[in-house]
Amino acid sequence: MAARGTNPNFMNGVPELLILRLLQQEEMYGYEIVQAIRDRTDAVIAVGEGVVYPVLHGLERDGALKSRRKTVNGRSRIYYSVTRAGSRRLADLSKDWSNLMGAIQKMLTGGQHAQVIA
Amino acid sequence: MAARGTNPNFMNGVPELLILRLLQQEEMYGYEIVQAIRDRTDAVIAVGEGVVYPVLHGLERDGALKSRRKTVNGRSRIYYSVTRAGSRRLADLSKDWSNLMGAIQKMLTGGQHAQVIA
DNA sequence: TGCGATACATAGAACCGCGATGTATCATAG
DNA sequence: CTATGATACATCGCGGTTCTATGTATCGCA
Repeated sequence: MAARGTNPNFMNGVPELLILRLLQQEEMYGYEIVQAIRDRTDAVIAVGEGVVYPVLHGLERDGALKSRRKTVNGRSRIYYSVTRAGSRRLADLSKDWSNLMGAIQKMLTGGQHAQVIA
Repeated sequence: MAARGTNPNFMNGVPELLILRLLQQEEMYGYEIVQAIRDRTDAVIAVGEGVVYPVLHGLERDGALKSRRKTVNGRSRIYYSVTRAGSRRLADLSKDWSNLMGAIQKMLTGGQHAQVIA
């Protein structure tokens, strides 16, 4: 889906990260994901359907997700869940994010020069 | 430089954030910034000159930075420092980043549903 | 019957970071 | 003394991602 270089291509893939995380916790469908992200972040993050669906399709194409149709209350939904490959992908992305966050945090809170204490 | 919407367009502007932060601490020149970011983040983040210089130019154009030429050891450098407007900009970006980080962290570490404890 | 919410989907535009490339000077190694 | 690498600036085009807008269709409710 993306070619990551030294940096995790800078900070892209946050929607992907959040979506994988949600789906790892429980099976969900696209429209639900859009609202879940909005709700659980108190609207700090709000991704549209135009963001979520393409990511979903891409992840399934890459074998990170698997889907199944299900009709609930006369509404046809496509539920997605994480495959083993998807789980690995989530782990990698989480690690990248963690590193990145740590690095930025160090720069934002660090004093004049971030010198090695040891 | 960018039109921010509901999300800070998503997570872009990290180089801008880091550059403003560095320059708020001390006057620096472009080439130095490239290395400072690489060094102080233990190479977790590595932005090239092709990233730094355009950001520098943009910020100066927006009045967030001011520059002065200075020749050191027979080398001509352009030192940048933060203006009052730049300081405000840094404060805003820092806040945005903080919110975003908090939101993502909540999603990554939160249990099934992130419910309000209070 | 009409509007809003639900549910999927795609396309075009905008944007940003990245690598490549170019110029020029200095120090140092060979 | 010459060549290479580090210093220092600058710009351009590619690629990839997110965003907004738009489209279709169904359901429930007023």
